[in-house]
Amino acid sequence: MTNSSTTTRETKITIVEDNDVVRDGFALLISSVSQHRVVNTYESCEDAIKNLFHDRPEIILMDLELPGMHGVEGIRKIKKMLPDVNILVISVHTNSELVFQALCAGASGYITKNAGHSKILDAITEVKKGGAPMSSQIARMVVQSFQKNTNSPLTSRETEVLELLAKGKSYSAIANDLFVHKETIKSHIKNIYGKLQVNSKADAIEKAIKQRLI
Amino acid sequence: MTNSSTTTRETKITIVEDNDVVRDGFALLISSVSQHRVVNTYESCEDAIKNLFHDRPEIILMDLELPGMHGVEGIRKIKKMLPDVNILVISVHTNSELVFQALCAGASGYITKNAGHSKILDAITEVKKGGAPMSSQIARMVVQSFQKNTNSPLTSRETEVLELLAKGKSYSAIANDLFVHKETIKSHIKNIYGKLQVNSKADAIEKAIKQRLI
DNA sequence: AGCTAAATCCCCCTTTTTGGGGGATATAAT
DNA sequence: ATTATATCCCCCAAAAAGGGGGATTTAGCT
Repeated sequence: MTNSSTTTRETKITIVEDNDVVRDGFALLISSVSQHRVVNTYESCEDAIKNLFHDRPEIILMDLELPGMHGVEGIRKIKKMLPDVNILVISVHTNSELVFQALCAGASGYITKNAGHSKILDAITEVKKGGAPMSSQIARMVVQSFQKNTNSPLTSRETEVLELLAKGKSYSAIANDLFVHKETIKSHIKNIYGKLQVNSKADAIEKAIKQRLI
Repeated sequence: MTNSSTTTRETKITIVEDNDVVRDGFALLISSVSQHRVVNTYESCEDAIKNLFHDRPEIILMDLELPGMHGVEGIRKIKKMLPDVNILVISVHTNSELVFQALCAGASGYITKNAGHSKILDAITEVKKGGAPMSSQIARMVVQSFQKNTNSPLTSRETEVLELLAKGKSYSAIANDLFVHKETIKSHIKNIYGKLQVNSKADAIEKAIKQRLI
């Protein structure tokens, strides 16, 4: 078939999902929209990667728990090969570690599997127009990851100092940045270590990040 | 009026927006939904904060460009006073710096002002059920902030080393973590500095973060 | 087979940084 | 009046960082 240049082109989609029923269900659902075309479906990342340059999908629906290569690793590999592909994770997991790993690996969205059919179609539309569809719970986790602990034991100045320390700066560099004497910074850091009950930079940074103080 | 305990309670909402027309428009729009109640509207953060404990809103719609206190600072102050309030930013700005500042300050969502009325009502519903509604562009920015540069000049080992260095660890601590000799780490770091054209830890970390290598 | 990139380890050296100890002072908030 | 916060000062020893010069091994590619 030949389309004129003004005709809206179909969006090529592949699916990576090991459960046959779920996979076929997704394929059927997506194919019901005329603008979408499911060019292939796979049971594993390995298979999807084999045909990646042949399929050249614009969107990939992907499960994370897969036989063989884990989905997160699959995302990493696929994005390396086709940097512009939009990978939409469809997973049962709302475990924060996994969610962030998937996003860091290059996912463009994350939908929980309990989402209805319409949510999945909405997500495809959303990702096509440059968005990053996420289920409520996921979006909230992502946004919260930006937010600091409101009950920090540290003063604002101490927090400021710790932030600069976490950027790898030396006491003297921090002093320069804050227009105070190096000894002042030393003093702040002593207090920070006391409050966090640590006695080294690395421990302080680790604890501060874990407690979202910085 | 008295509601029985089983009746769905109204959601109390306040609005902080300096433009009279926009503010009244929002108020009218939101009041059209029976489950929502606009308890007050304000032209500035200062005014909103004055009545915060009296209003006790569950959701605040907030503009960022405001006379007096800036919206970001307002978010910070309000969240300190009422940590459980959900602040929904409604702003024309899609400037990444401002978006992240607002989210870091404690916003639960970020909708661009060109969004239609239904999008705003949807966002309120979404935030009520624990989500973090964001306009497409914003969500994409947020998700991209998790993703690293795919064309890093560093090898994976070097990246690994730099990540640990950025956590404030010493050469020997890194060597311990990676089960190699301290001199190996030194060697990697020399190479990293060469590739990034820097000659100190702080510069390397700064450059690596700016280029999203870590 | 030859080349290259990557990762590993070794020595030299000096300067800087860190962490722990002991303080003091001024200001602002409660 | 007391406390918290921020500022600055000294001493000291150990650790770390940075720069210079190497070497070896492995894996991948041509």
